[in-house]
Amino acid sequence: MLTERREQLLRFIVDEYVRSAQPVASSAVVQRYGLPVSSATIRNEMARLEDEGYIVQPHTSAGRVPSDKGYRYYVEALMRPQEPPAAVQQTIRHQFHQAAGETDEWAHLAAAVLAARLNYVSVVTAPHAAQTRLRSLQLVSVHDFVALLVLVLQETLVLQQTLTLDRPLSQAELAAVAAHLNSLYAGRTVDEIRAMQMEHRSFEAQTVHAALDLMESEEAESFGEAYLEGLRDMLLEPEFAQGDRMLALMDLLGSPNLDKAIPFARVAGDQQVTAIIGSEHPQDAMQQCSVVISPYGGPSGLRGAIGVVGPTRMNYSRTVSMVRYMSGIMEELLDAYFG
Amino acid sequence: MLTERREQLLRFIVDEYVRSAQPVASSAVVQRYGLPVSSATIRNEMARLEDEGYIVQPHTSAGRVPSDKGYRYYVEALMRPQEPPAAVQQTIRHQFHQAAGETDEWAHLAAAVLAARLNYVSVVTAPHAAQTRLRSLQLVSVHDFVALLVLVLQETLVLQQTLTLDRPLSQAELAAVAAHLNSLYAGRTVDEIRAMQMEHRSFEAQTVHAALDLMESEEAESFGEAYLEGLRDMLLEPEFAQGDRMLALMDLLGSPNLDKAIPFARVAGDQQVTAIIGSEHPQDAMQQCSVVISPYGGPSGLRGAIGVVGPTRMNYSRTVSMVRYMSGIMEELLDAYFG
DNA sequence: ATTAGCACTCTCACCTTGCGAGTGCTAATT
DNA sequence: AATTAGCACTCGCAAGGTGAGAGTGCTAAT
Repeated sequence: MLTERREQLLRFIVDEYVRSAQPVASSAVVQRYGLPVSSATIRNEMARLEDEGYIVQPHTSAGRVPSDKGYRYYVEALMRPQEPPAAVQQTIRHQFHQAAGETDEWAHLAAAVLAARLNYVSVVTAPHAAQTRLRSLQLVSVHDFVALLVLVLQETLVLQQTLTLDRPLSQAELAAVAAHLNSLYAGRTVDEIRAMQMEHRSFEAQTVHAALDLMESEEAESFGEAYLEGLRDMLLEPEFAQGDRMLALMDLLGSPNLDKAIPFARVAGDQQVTAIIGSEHPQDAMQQCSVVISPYGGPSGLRGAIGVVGPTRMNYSRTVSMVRYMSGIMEELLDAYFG
Repeated sequence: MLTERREQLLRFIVDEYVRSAQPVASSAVVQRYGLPVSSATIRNEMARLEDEGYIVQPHTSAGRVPSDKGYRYYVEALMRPQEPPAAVQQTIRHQFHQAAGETDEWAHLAAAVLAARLNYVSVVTAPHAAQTRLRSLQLVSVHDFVALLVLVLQETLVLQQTLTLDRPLSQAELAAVAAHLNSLYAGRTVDEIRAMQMEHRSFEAQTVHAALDLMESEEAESFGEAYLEGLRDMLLEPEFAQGDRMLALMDLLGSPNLDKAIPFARVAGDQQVTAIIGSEHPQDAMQQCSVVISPYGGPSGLRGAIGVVGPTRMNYSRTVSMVRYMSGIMEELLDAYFG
């Protein structure tokens, strides 16, 4: 455990370094925070903090910088995240008031708001259900040998796929097939539909097969569409000035690798906001970054995640409180529309 | 006009600079291309080319680099783009064979293929019609006071929007409304529907209004969904090593500004592949870049554009031929599915 | 336990210098 | 008139040197 004074000191160092991006000197602490001790005392205390691994010196004659362990201690014990000010909450709620109904829009908007408020990269995955339920399907004739299958799922999700036909079918015939299949399967899950083991003729069979495939591949996704915002602003932070750092990060944030950068799975269980700091991250490219992430969930099994990626030198307090707040907003919206 | 020999020399300089990204020295030209003249002769010719503005010297004791005027001359008069080799065509066609029917998928795939082959940024806009035609609409109950409106347009395009209801409506009631509206409006354009001036009751009116809004905002777009690929690889080119260059470019390629970077409009008319070289571009951030762009079009007014953004030091011949080829592929696909 | 004082270390910006690359010009050659 | 050998010249760049400034750790005094 740290003494009271060392805790204070660590807090100062973190706050100051987050603010200035410069190593923090002993004299700077004394001056800026008007302490009733001399810089030599601070130096002694800093030496102790360094022994215990909470701060490091980039080189002999530089100030101190928090280590990942220091940030971790700060996050666990020192910071006091507080709700965003009422005015900010007001503004944000107002922004969400516009975009009614489209879950993907919510996620997009949440990502945009987070990025704009924090100037870090934000990622928000749209609500996604582990199990989907068919609400209705529709078949639309595109031309003689091509039809469009539109699937509406319980979760306001619309999937589509074109079907190539063996023989020409009129819109009326297609509608009849759709009506028949709807009467059988509307409101059911993939498993339930499979369990019914209905026999179908050629085109009906094709349709059912395609529909089940679409639903299954939707369920197979471990999270919904991910919206990423704020890449540009974060690349202005000094730690990403070198080109290769940026590239490594961009690779990782590209959609195919996104869950490596932001382990949605790791936080699926509990409802807490979690921070992953620098070297705690398995990925090499993320050693200079921290991730603050929170799951959110609503009725009917809809779940998603809200994450922020920034430099380890991020404002954890502000970030955690914003992520927590946005996660609350998403849950409210889901409740209001599906509850 | 340039003499035969100066043309040759310009060609060499462009080719060599594209290859090496280093200013081309007189001796390098002689050596690499085994000319029967001395470097002094080349120097004299280079001086003339420089007088006329086709090449420039980055500094006194450096080799020569093509100017934008030089690239322009190269593109107009010197390069001979040829079709991609049969093996490549084979591979590409095979890739497209998988993704049947989804026009957005085609565009996405085309962008990916271009980026992978050229290592520049590619942008492909999905086919988009200036005038849309309703194929059918469907109303699906989400719960008592919320319904989902799904619009299928002629162009295999599916739009959706949630509607908030004044009073609860059952799925059966919604279906009846949808059937009625389909019988009236299926196959018609926005203008035709407006011209009919039908009177509707409250919820029908709401639905028609929402549908027309959706169709109109779709038509108001000047191009379809844009797929952008290959940003990462292009940022490896030496001209983008400085961080701020990258940022300026990323800003411009972000969706809200995309048509500033790539003037889709400018090439809407003719069917040619067009190059916009460095300073020919109005945008400051694009002065170091060239754009190769081609429109493509299909039946029923579907149009889109294929573009590549690279450094002015790009391989114009290879780029033009690939863009031309991909544009052909897109037209073929459109013909096959909508022709 | 705190602190004044001081020597020490390290970085950074700046300058100098020498080298290599490549040119332009001149005078000789074909 | 076109070509070319030869050479002086310019410029960028990397390597090495230097001084100032920042900030520390240590020691000895309080």
